[in-house]
Amino acid sequence: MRAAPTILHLDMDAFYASVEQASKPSLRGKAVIVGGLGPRGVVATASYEARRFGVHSAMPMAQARRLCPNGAYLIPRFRLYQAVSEVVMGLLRELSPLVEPLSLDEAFVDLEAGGTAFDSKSARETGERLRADIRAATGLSGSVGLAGSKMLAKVASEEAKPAGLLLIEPGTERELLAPMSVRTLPGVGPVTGEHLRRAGITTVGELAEAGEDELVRMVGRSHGVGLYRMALGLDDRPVVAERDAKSVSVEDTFDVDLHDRVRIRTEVQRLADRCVQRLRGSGHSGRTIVLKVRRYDFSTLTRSETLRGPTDDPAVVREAAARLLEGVDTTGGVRLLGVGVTGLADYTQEDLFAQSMAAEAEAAAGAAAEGAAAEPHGAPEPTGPGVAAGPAVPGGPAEAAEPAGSTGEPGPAPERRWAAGSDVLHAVYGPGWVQGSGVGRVTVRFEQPGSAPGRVRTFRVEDPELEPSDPLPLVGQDAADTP
DNA sequence: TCTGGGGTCCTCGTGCGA
DNA sequence: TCTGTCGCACGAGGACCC
Repeated sequence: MRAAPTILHLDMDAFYASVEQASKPSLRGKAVIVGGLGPRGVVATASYEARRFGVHSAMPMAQARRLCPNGAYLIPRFRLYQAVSEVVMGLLRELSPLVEPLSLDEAFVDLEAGGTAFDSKSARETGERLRADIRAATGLSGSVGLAGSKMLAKVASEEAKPAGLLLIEPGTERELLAPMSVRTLPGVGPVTGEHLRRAGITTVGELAEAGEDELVRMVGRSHGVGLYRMALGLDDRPVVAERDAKSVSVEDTFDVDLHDRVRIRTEVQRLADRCVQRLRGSGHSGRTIVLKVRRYDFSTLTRSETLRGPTDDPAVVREAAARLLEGVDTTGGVRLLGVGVTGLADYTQEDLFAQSMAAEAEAAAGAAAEGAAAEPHGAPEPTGPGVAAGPAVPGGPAEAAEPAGSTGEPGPAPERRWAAGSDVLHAVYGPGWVQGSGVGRVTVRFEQPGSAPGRVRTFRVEDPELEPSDPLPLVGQDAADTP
């Protein structure tokens, strides 16, 4: 095992909620809950102020509102979080070439590989400097864990939260872990935790005492061996800088269950198109098409089909998804539909060749669709009210989707929608954000990251002086170089 | 007014060819 | 020729993570 504690785990504190507080001065020190605002939304992140009311991630939004009725409820703005995340990841890459991002707000860094730390003292100094740099660059706080392995570094950052740093000295691992709950260990969720509890195992120390054979018997070979090693503090997984994606998928939960088979088919087609867009965006093609259906009773089933070769052809994915749907009983209603592609390959000339061969084989069909292989990434076909359409709701697919029961009604111009939390610019009052909207009115708070808490004003939703806008940088230093 | 979305990994059953 | 077995690919489901 590695001697020096030079694996660093960074975990940004309540990331989405903290970004919102940084960008909206009036929310600082207040309960902020970010998540889906629809009837079936769940909490993505709650600020520490909201956590005091018992609100936590993955909780149904309705329950959160009951617990914390005066909190600020906002939709996630992933583009902003992504931008902030890139700044943070950039700071990590200055420490080492071996940076393994786990999500927008979490990453491992191998400090030794970067030559930035070689013992406890230098590791701690590097960690403290990183926390200061992150605060200077973003205004946000992160927690740092330092240890000789990934597992221990992650445990350390969890213990250090919020806004702290913990270094686990080599040799103290087992002693530190022993009294902790088994749920502390990565890979032990509610099911395994309950399984172990029924066997009288609730702490990591008891896990180690149980022995490998017993754990293998209880939770299976792979999991049992891994669990036992972790209980002993052993973990030799390296920090891996680049991991290839293995699948791409999209899914939608509907505000009300769908019963109409025609509508269900239409939604599956739309999801297939969105999935292919993402697939192409990532530079991949894939071989196995997966349909996911969550029924009215929350039971979930998947159906998959493996093609002869990889594809990124929307028509092929649409057809496969439609075939899979035919084998699924949807009576009773469905609450979620999803389409995914796995068995990914890099999008190469070979694939293009395979596709054109397939197209030739199907020439009997007659259609001279020669554009299929070379279709531009733009939007050659109507993809519905999708990603880029609604400027006011970046990253809020559930809100933006508005599935629109029937297809393409002409009707009057649609009323402008203002999602809570989204950025706006008023011709007179300047930048602000939507605090709420309804009955033809939208309420805007005029403030920005560097300003004092701002005033609130209400406008008609169609007020021509009010425009959706891009988020402002959290730290005002480079207002000049934003596009 | 229960339970999102996008992933990874593992296990188990089955069918098939060597 | 029959049977057992091994490895592999595939399909489905489930646990877990952020």
